[in-house]
Amino acid sequence: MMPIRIAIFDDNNSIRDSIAMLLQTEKEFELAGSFAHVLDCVDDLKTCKPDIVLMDIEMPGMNGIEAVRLIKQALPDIQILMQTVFEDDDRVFDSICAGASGYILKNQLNSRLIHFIKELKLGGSPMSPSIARKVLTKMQEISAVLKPEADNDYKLSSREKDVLTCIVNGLSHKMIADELNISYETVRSHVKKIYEKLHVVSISQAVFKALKEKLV
Amino acid sequence: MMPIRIAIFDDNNSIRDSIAMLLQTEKEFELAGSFAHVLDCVDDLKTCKPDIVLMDIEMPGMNGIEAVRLIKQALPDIQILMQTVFEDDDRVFDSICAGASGYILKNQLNSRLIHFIKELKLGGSPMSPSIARKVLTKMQEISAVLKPEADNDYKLSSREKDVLTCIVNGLSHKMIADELNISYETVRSHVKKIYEKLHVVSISQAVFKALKEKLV
DNA sequence: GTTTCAATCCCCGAATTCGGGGATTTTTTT
DNA sequence: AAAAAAATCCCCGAATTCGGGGATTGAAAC
Repeated sequence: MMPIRIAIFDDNNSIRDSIAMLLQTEKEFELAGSFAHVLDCVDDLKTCKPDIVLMDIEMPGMNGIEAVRLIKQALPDIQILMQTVFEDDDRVFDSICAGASGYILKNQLNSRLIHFIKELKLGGSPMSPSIARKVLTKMQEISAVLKPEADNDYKLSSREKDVLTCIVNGLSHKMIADELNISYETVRSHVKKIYEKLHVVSISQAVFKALKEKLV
Repeated sequence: MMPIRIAIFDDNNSIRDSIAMLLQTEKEFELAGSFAHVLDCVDDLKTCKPDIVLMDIEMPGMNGIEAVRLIKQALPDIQILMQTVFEDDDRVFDSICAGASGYILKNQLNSRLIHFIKELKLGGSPMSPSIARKVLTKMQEISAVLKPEADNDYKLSSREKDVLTCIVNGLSHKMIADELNISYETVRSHVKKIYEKLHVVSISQAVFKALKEKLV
């Protein structure tokens, strides 16, 4: 059976060493490389040809997330497992979007790392429980803003929608009057009605609401 | 210690029974209810008050995904663990977007179900490995189509971004001055600089541009 | 057949926004 | 040390927006 070749990026020497030792306890694992920084990561990986990369985030020179991006661009078949102490939303999602296939926290890993690597190799995406929850929550948020947005009905008349569209596009009342061939005062009337219906009191609020709730 | 109360929705009687039996082997678990369909799920759950719901997808009358939506609307604190044989993308993502906090496949569950339920209760999101991979891949896809509007750099200073954010949120200059604890005239100065940098001449255009190009 | 509503137009006065100056202080860059 | 940029504050005058009235017409709803 082909061994699973693994490369490590972590600026902490003792962590790298202890991971290397841990990997040695599994005979199907093979340490392909161990690096303290990611400045030459693509070249490093082209040379050592691993199946899987363990990537820390905080490193001198370039951070691990940017490295993930570069690696997946150059070598898309390599699976990358983030392995870090950070669990703030930004770093988690940036890592995933950059192309990581798993994200585990460093604290409770030791015994489980072997299991996580195997899971990754089998097509899974190992994540620490709190990370997995963040990911699902994020997906729900995304779908909520991306999806329907049809429950709002402010009962704008068609003319009012015309006017609102012009407002959103940045036209002044005077320009709207010209655009729609009506008088300035008519535009004013429509605008007043729109504000009333949308429960806003200014152009900026109207534009924000119109865009946020896809009224135009 | 408070027991973990669990309700089961599955149209297959023998599966419900064997899950119930499995749960009994853990003394911290308590079966709150067991139902063959979801037609009255919200009422059922209001009565039996579980912490966690195990939800099958294929059921007579209403499917499990729609039930998840209703349950999360009415009882948002209940955590729902999908437990099904389906792993097609649509059902997986629909379930998650409907509000499920975990998604496990029925085949290899028996021994692990107890572990998954505990993980869910502790704030994790248990997923079968293949499901977790699908979720991450989906997130990467979404970010890929959502992203590529970052080529714009109007070089707004951080204070200008503060002001722009306030503007987008519908605050008047006077309110912004108050919010940021600076004088009205300072707000004016920032606004002028913002307009110059964004190449706009009015609030509406600024809000539109800020939202469209995700500057805030 | 009256009422309701959308669409059009008008006036006044107050508040807000905008453009075009200028100035000082602090921080950052060079 | 000098230059550039960021952040703060001020004034004037003009343009625009806003709130609160009102009015007319025509079409749709009751």
